[in-house]
Amino acid sequence: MKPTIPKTVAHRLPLYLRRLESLDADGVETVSSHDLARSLGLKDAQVRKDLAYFGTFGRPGVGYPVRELIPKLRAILGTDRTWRLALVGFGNLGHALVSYRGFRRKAFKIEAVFDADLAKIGHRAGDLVVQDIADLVTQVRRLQIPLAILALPAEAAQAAADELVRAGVVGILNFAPVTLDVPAGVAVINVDLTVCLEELAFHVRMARAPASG
Amino acid sequence: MKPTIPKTVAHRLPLYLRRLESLDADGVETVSSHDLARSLGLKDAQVRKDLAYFGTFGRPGVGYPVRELIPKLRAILGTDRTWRLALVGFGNLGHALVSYRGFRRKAFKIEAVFDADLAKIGHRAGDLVVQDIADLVTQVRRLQIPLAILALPAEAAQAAADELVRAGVVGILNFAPVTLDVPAGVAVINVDLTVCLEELAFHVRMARAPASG
DNA sequence: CGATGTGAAGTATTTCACAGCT
DNA sequence: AGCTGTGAAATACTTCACATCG
Repeated sequence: MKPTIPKTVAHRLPLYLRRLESLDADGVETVSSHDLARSLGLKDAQVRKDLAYFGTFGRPGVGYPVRELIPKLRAILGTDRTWRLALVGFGNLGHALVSYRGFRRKAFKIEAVFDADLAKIGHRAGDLVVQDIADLVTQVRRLQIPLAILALPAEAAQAAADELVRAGVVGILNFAPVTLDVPAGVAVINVDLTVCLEELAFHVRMARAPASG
Repeated sequence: MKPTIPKTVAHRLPLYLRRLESLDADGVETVSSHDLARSLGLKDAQVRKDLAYFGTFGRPGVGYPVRELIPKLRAILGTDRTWRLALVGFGNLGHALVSYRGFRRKAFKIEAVFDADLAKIGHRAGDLVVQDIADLVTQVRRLQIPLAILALPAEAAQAAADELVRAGVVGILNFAPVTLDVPAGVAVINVDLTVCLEELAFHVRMARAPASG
């Protein structure tokens, strides 16, 4: 009944949600797979197929009901509840993340901040206080925090990831420029800014010299 | 002779480079596709095939020469020269990006910073000064800046992207939570922190309830 | 021998195209 | 008439497996 869901849909579902929320804010009541696809640079059949993995949401001849589909997508993504986060690393990026207003609809909330730098421990981070990374395991376990954002230098990242796993974290958003080694059952999403820029440079270079090496 | 390069290798090449640089720093002289793959969670044949799109770099029975492969990968990615960047948006994230030390080997260098907020214009951003976004087109065109980082709120992002394109920018790293509409020939890499967290939540949810909806 | 480079085989994902609902 | 949901076809990507080289 459920064919296995392609890994790529996990990335597109949030884009559908983002676009639907924008359409809803503009008062749009219904959207066709064709229009939704075009606004995201996709093909209509892909949108229909992606959504169809999870249920029947559209009406032939009409399209998808924007307002109704939003909570359904949230439920699919698991963002119909609040996910508490631990932030590990309070450098420039960590600082920006604490103040980031974009964690949509409060589905994500940073509940603890850690750093190894003694100069930072005890300082305010939004309405939190930066804690010693040595207390990470106890604190994260005590608060039962399920997700973490890792914003540490490369050298410190794997050790911190190990501790997060020991503390019971099941998902890590990793900004450190290393590939983390974690046990099966722990999800990792990697965001390396340099990797992104290198990828961009590569695409630009390809666009200008498609054939040569 | 050149079969078309899968889109996915554009993402893996920077990971190979990152790992090779780390191995080089540790004094490792040679690495096999098997070891390189395992450290990145890939299969050995994939590493070999990816690299083989661009040349013959390995030696049978030995592996890949770490020190020699690094500059070759840089040339492939186009990071054997410095890419100048414009940063558009000097909020929390923009601030972090200016101070980010991870733009490897200085292949990426922010050369101009823009914001629409009058309160920010004229302030120091690293060793630069925040300029009025109204001057974006003239300044970016004058300095011939090829790449941009867009770190603006969703509402302002498309308009800024249009101006960047008008100014001659050919690649955009987009942190704004919208899908940009740009002409063919302009590359875009998207990084939406909320999308990343939603993707993470989805994976965690799947891992715990693989079959149900 | 151990490890590469690579056709061929195997999967996964996307796109087509159309029956059927509104 | 317009648009969904979906098998079937097409394409893209990954993995296998092996001849070949150092």
